Amino acid sequence: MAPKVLMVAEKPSIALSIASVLSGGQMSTRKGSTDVHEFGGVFQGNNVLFKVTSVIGHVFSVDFPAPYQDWTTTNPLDLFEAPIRKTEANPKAHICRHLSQVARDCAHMVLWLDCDREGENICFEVIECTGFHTKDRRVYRAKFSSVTERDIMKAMKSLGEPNRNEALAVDARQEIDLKVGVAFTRFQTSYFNGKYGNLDSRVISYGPCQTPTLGFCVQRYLQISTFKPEKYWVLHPHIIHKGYELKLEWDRGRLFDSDVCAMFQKLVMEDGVMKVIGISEKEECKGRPSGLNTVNLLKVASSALGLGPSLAMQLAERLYTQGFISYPRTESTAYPASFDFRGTLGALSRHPGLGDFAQNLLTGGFGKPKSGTDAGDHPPITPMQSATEDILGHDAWRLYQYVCEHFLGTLSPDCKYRRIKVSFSIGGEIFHCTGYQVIQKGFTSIMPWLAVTEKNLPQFTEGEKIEVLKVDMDAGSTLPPDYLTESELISLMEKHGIGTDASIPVHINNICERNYVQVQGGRKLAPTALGISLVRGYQCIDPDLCLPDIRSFIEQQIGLIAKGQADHSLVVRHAIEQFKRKFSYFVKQIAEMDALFEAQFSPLSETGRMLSKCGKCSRYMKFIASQPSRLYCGTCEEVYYVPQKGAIKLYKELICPLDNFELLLFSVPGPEGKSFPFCPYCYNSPPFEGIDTLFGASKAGISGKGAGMPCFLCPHPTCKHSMVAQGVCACPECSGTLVLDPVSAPKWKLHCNMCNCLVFLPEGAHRINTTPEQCPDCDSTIIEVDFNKKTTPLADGNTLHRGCILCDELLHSLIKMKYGHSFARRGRGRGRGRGRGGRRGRGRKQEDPKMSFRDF
DNA sequence: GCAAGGTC
Repeated sequence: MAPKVLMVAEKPSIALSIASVLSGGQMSTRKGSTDVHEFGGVFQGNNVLFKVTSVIGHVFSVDFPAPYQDWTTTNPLDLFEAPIRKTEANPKAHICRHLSQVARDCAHMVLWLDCDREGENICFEVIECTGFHTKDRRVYRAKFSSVTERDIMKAMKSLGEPNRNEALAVDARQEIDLKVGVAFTRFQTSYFNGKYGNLDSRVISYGPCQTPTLGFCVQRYLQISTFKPEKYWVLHPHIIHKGYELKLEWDRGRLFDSDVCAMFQKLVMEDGVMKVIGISEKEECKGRPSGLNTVNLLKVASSALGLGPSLAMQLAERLYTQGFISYPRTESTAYPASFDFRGTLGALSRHPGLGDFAQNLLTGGFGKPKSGTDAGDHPPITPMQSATEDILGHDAWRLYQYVCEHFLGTLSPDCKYRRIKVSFSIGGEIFHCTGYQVIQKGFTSIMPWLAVTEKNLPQFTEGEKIEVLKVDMDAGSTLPPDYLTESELISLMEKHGIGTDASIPVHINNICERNYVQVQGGRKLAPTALGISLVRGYQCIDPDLCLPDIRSFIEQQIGLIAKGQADHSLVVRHAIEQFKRKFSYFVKQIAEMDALFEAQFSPLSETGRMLSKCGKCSRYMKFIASQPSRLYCGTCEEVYYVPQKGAIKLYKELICPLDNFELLLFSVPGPEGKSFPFCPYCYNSPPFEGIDTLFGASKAGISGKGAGMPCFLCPHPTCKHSMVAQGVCACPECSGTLVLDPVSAPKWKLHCNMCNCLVFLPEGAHRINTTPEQCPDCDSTIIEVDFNKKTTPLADGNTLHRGCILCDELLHSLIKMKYGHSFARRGRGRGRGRGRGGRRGRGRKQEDPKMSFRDF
């Protein structure tokens, strides 16, 4: 049998392109975590079977081991020395398993990851997963600058080896970013959220990219707030010449002394006659754009289309996967030599609005685009096919339109215009006026917002004398700059190397979501009191922390590793040591930042309203509604987080039997909302070991301390609010349990404690409750329904009915299911509780055919 | 509940 060669690309689309080129389209494709394309071919003179597959970006990401995940027991300072481990970046995709399976029978491997540092790092992740460590199975690295037939073939002929130093540089960056970011974030969050009640952000985060990003916004804010306006005066003579009334500009510009300006005005008025002293005419050129890269797309999206970077990227991503535009994440503005301009123009000639323009370029000929820069990643962003607004939807359409217009602009001529400047002398002062005549619109006819505005001037001749109509002395005042626009921020980030094309939108999103800045009209970024206090605090304690240099420092350090000039572990140790020192100093000086917070925010003790009793001291605790909502016990000085994004109220003054805290009720409004009781103490410190790993509490719609334990996850055997008591039957969709929502009357429902499966019970019942009994057939909890007298379905006007919702025909006929669809498909082998140390709820016997939910 | 970087 022919030996097999495995090829791995960074994303499925590249794997497909490579396989298509190398197989000439003759390949078979099978599904897996990612597709695997197979075909025969020749590799190093031998007949082989090629298998081409891909990862989906990084396979692994770094994190701290479990003991360091606990905020309360880990000192952030210890994180700098903590070990780190790699976990699968996307566990559900099972990429590692996929790679190991595909690689099993392969003799060689060729790595087609993107040709940048991250790609080099992913190479070694792939080697790790495939077990291609041994010398007898060789690993090759393909170096390609575009996914074109020519480049792919060229790369195949000059295979090299993956560069370990470049990969190690990325490992170093990951470790430094993780340790620095997490240590500062945990410290700040615990310190400030444990002290103030109205900070309005769940996390007071720090990061070497997000914080300098915020720094830019606050810097501009500080310029504005310290700005002192100055009065100025300026002279504007008016003349009428050959029927044109013209307002002339003063060569002196603005004067900051009104007396001096008035003196000049007097001089000019006394003279009264302008003499034309010079006429210059110059042909000028406004250059057509070069190819569109991500950063420029994001800037235009924000400044001209009003679409934020995050949304713009989502739209672009969708346009890309639907085949309307090319890959939207690229730094390059230069088209590859092989770019098929005619093909793209041909596709665009069917475009409803731009088709004629494209057609004209095709038939009338088009120029060579500007050279631009080739970052060696992907070609510039271009349209791939024609579309209509109906297909794309409004915002995606506007973004797509811009991509089309920009593309057509790059193939159009430059804009040429004539600039005419006429200078005048009067009373010893020089004034001028400027006219513009467009000679050739060029690309501005397809990008009209960049057009040169024409301004006609009458004919002047040198030496000509013209009477002055009037001389205005206009007063004005210097203006502060405006808030930083998103577009300006993107430019600054790019200039200082903060983030990448893919991560810039994420960082901007972060500082908005954490409530450090707010986006105003015109997509201007106004820092909040929180954002300002943070940056001013850093500026007091250690200005480096919010300057872009912090990123450059890391980049420079890991650059040494990439170039093989320094040892990975020495560099990491050195950088971590430096940051650890900065961290210790920051902690020591936190009072300086705190002074700024004290002036802006209210302490916990003054915030919130009394809500429920603490189980430790029996005093009332305060509920702080602002994000992150939490309870504060003033006596114990303890903070208890509660589920977020819903209403919190006292639950019938019931008490948790485990710790004596009063139970609270969390509810999300709406017909599909759910409500559930929880104990503040259990929610923050689940008393049963492993509860946070067993159940995806976050998936159950509880954010905040995602690992919390509401009563519906509690295995308490006798408490009537626990899952054991309120659980009705196994979830048909997942391994969770359907629990009764105790306050859902009159639209009674069950909801799953793990997924979003909902089951609506008979409507309009007075009362529905669980009973301690179980169904003899299926082990589900028997429920008791007290129907409404008027609408009861029972004979003789009876209202009380007990039964199993699965086996009792009446009850079963009255229930409806939502968000459950795949029960017929799924095996039922994972009834909750089995093999997990005891029963955690009610369920049905596996072999019973009635257990199927397919009748729902 | 944390970073930044890939990609979906």
